Amino acid sequence: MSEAAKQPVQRKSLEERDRMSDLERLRHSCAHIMATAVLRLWPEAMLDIGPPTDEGFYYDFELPSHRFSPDDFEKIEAEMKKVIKENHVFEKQQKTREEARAFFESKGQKFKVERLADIPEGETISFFQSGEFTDLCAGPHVMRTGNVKAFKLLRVAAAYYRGNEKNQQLQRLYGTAFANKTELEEWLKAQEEAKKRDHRKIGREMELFTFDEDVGPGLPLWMPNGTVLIEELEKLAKESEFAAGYLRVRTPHLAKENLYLTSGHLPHLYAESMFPPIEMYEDRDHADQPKAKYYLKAMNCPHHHKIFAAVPRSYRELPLRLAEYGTCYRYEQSGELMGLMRVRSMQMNDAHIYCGPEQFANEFRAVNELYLKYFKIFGFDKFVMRFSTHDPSKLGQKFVNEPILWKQTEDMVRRVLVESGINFIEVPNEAAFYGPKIDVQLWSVSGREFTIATNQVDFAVPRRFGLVYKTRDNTEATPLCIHRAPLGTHERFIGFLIEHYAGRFPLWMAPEQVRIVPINEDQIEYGQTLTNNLRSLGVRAQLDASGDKFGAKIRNAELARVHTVWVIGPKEQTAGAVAIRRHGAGDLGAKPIDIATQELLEDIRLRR
RNA sequence: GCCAAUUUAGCUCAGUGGUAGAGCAACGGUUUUGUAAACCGUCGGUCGUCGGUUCAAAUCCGACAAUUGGCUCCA
Repeated sequence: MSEAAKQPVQRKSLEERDRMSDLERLRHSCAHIMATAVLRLWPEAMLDIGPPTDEGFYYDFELPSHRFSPDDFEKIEAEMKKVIKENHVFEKQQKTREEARAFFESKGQKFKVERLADIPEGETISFFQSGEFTDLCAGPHVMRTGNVKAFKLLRVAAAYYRGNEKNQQLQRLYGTAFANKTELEEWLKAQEEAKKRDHRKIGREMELFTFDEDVGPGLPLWMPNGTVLIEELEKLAKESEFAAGYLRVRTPHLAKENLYLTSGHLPHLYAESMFPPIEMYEDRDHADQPKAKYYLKAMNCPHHHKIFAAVPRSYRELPLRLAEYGTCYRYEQSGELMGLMRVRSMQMNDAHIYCGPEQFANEFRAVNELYLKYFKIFGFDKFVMRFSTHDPSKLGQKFVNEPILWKQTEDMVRRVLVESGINFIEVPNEAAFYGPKIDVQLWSVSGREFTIATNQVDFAVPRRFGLVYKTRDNTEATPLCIHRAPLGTHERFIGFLIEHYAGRFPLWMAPEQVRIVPINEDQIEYGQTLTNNLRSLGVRAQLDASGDKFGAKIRNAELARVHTVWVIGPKEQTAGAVAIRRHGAGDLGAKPIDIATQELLEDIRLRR
């Protein structure tokens, strides 16, 4: 689902409405048609709103007497077709506020009455009527219901009134509409194609990861092939971070309650997102003592802060960059779990950079460059950087009360972003409690938006932990902290990589880099020698010594998405060569073994 | 957590009241093959779990679990 559909719907200005595309117009009109049909079938339905989305449209209903299910689609669609065939004109009307209220009150449409109040004083209150259906609506619409040529209902979902969990749930019907049947069918086909790239499907096919009911929901088990991906990513991260002056640390998976009381995550802020504590007597012989509470860590920062605090720090040590691929556990709500994209145990490409204010801009710039370096390696081009800032009116509530630091750091971050020419959008009021942040947003093949990486400034928690360093003039100062995770978590990042590459990983990451396929039995021994040589050079090579027919071996290698196949027959053996075949690219001809090997090693070294 | 749907062999799926089936995979044998499927045979399921209705349940009902699509939330 698109971001537009996920966000609580903002009222569009009249100018924005004028710019509404033909497709949005069509879809919005189709939403009216759907509401018309629903009211014919269930006259007692209460209507909320029905806007267009990136994918189609929806309409929210309150209908306690009936639960919508996909079985209703046929009936509703049939009724919609009737409305379309009746070819009603979408007729714009204006009412005064009082007339509008009276109109909806007479029909008992309570949500519409409430929505009326959202329209600013002075703005025209417009209605659209098509047939017997009249809706509060600023438009625009297509001319007639008959203009809707191709539509389909997609799914039924619950949605909280005004997007607020505390409000009642309404029933939402999603649908889509296109200019013609061909475009609708193409879109449906594209949806089917996208499903083939779904990381859950490819993960099963390639034996990358699995979930098991006995282990628990959201707790992935990494199989050997998936573990290769993890270890290659970690190699990349460790090399890059080492070169950038990071120091590696390691911290336990749990900690006592007090750590999170200090950080402020407990007792309230983050308690719901953490697994409930393990409670135990520190001394089994003294059960009269209070029990100690241990929490699985949901983030690594507090542990890293304690490492900072472990020895007296000097300005000479700053910036101090502590890095760890830390494993965290978050008790995500069961309905939010989704394959590898949303899990309960995750390994984070985490690091905390402690620095002085004069070092901040450089550190922040270097972190950004690291992001861009990674995204270039993976060929990510459709990401959006979201710069979340604070709302000064909420200082001391939603945001830590440090007006000067907020302004300073936000200005610095903005300057770095502008100077480095990064495309970013600024989102007010979305910052973390302790500072501004940058999230990198990507879309999964199913169209869902996720944060793939994050980069946050923290000027509150170091103070809570009493972190200080000695400055040049022998005073004590609290460091700023940059919290960064450019490769996000293994789980989500690899989920994206699987979909991004559709399982066809570049050589350096490929779980099986080379498969050696002998044409007949006589080459098996030779193939074994080649395999052993490659493995001694660190190449993930396998020999296909099966009794399959040659064509079947090729097919199996293709289906397994093996990156490179070396075919060896009598000709190659005699010539000291291999015939190279690349996944998806077919037969690339023969090369001498030395050259073929060198090329492999070079591509791996350069992460191609 | 909430709403809806789904759950049958390792995978993809048939089977809507009369005690389970296909293709692929796996395993055994025969075959030794030049760039996407050789042939024969064998194994494999208390139909998600527990309970209920019934002479009889994969099939009907209920609870629970997991998964999926949304909502809320988030790396």
